[in-house]
Amino acid sequence: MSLPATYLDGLNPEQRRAVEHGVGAGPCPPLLVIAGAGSGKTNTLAHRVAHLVVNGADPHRILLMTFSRRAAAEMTRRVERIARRVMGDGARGGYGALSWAGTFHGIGARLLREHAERIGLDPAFTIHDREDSADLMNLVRHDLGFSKTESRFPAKATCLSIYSRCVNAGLPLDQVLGANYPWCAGWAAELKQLFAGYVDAKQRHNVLDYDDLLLYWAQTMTEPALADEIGSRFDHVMVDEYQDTNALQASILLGLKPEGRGLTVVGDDAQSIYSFRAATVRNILDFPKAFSPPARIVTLDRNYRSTQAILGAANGVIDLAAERFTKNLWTDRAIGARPQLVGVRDEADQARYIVERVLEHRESGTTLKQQAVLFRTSSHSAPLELELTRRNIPFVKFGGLKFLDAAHVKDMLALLRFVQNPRDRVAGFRVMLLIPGIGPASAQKALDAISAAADPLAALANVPSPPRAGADWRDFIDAVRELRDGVAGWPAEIERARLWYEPHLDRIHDDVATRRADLVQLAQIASGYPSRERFLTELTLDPPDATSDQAGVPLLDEDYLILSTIHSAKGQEWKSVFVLNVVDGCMPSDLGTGTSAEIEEERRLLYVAMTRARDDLHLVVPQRFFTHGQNAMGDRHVYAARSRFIPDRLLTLFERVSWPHVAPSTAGYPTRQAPPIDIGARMRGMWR
DNA sequence: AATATTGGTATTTTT
DNA sequence: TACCAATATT
Repeated sequence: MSLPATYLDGLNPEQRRAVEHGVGAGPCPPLLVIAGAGSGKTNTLAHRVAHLVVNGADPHRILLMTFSRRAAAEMTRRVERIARRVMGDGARGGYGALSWAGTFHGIGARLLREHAERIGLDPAFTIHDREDSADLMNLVRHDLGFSKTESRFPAKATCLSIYSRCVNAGLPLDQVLGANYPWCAGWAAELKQLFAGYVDAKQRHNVLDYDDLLLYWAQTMTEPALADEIGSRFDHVMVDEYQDTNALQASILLGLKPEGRGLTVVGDDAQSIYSFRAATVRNILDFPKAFSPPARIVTLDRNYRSTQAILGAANGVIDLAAERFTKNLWTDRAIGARPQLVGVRDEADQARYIVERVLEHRESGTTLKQQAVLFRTSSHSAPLELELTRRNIPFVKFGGLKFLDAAHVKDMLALLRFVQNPRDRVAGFRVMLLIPGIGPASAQKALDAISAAADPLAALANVPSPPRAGADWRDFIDAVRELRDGVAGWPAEIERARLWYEPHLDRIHDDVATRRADLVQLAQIASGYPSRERFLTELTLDPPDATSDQAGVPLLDEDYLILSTIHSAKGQEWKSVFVLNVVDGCMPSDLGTGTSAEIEEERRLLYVAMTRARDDLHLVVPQRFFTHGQNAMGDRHVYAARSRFIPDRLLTLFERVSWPHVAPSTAGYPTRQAPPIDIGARMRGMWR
């Protein structure tokens, strides 16, 4: 049936080309959509999905992979809305029911659990988050005796990063060490041994880490029978933010659709900011020629979001990039005010400036929710958070510390995970250490005793109580048994877990009140999931990502200011945007400024931040910048210069102000005077 | 064997 | 500064 597609009327010609590509004309050839910031990418992709469904595609056979769970939910919502509008409410129930929308990791977990037996995996596997993985890595490192080497062995987190990069980039250890971890190159042999032990331990414990979700999936796709089976479940496979996928993810995609039939990927190489996770723009650049005939390319370069002045400044910044693949965006929105480049004295003034402006905006009708403050590193918002709290301005922060990182939350989850998968040694170990009188040695012994048993939890009942644990040990056994038998059912059993845990919580911590409140919140979150397994899986893959001030997460209808890392701000937009610390050393960060590739990524990061703004953009440049005290003897602050990404020749694109307004004699930028520690010179030296 | 203390060190971004 | 790991103490 060919409907008069009036619902496509709102799209521009390029968007429409992307939406209609290959629809209703037999096998659908591969499509690459290069979609610049604010070019209506999400809208276009949602229309494409809806258009496919309206024209007879089965929504249960569409696989949609996005970068975050939030993006997947948003996409699903939009598709449903369009489809409902076109097809009416009652017609053929179930359309718009995109049952396969999620992140690569989430979809991977689901497919692996479904096909577990076929690939020799116990379907009760639990998933380790990054910290759990690091703990396990540490355990193995200890077992191998690497913790007491002459010169110090790389830290557990470093080992994990190296391992992760090898896996995600699909590169051999030596190459990764040479390129990304040269200071660890001397440990190649030990690391190889460590990684072998780590993989072995994961398999014994029946756990998968984040990388395994992709790795096992990719491996599964190399098995022709399974690849065919899984690939043919889907008529269409769509991937959003393709510039931020890595080699492993690309190989999964090719495994699913070797000919490219029904494949659509969307992305923008100018917004690639995840290479630290082994993402590579090669994926998006090489996509067309991975197929024959090559994939069709549609470019969306009309920006609907920002004023001309803002877009012009953002274009100016990205124009200086060493390598460009896409052309500049254009808009026919009003010119608007130039973005402000605001000089302030220090971070405290920076916070005060933002609070003042934010309140001003609210007075003139811009709600807090329409404003956002973005920063490179989570900790950079600390002074601002302080000021906001002092002035009673509610805010929600995205990125950085997570709810799940709190020790007491992890304790509860460890208990539940141990019950779910008693072979998960990291979880078991953590829980047992909570019991007074039980230390590493007793916990090891107990875990050893049950690991070999066919039914480990039953075996636990027969483990003799460690000498000093006494009644506390019996309480633990009872709790575990009741949880395993599931007498209470889900989510009621989380109350049983709390019953066991809270006495320990009280004993261990002083600030019990807030922690108890977190546990209540955890129970609330738990009630949203149908089972313990789903709860645990989805919570590790999609942790609640917002933390707010002590008042707890504000209600949804309340107004609050958005604080976010630039990474977490991807894909979003606000009427007003403030960017903190647009200073060399922060942007680019002076940590990862080794290679020019890393610097280029920092430049794109600033570009992403700037292109989030619709009408109003402030880049704040504090002249005195506090360091985290790595030089304990030296000054606590350094004089910083404006980010190198905004050199003098771009200044005409901005309006320069200093705040608070000062007398001309002291105004201006004291960047030319000899600073105590000349970070700027160090940076300039690295550049070129 | 468990816990308290001290000393040293690394320090982003996230599924 | 915070967190981690080795060391001293109960």
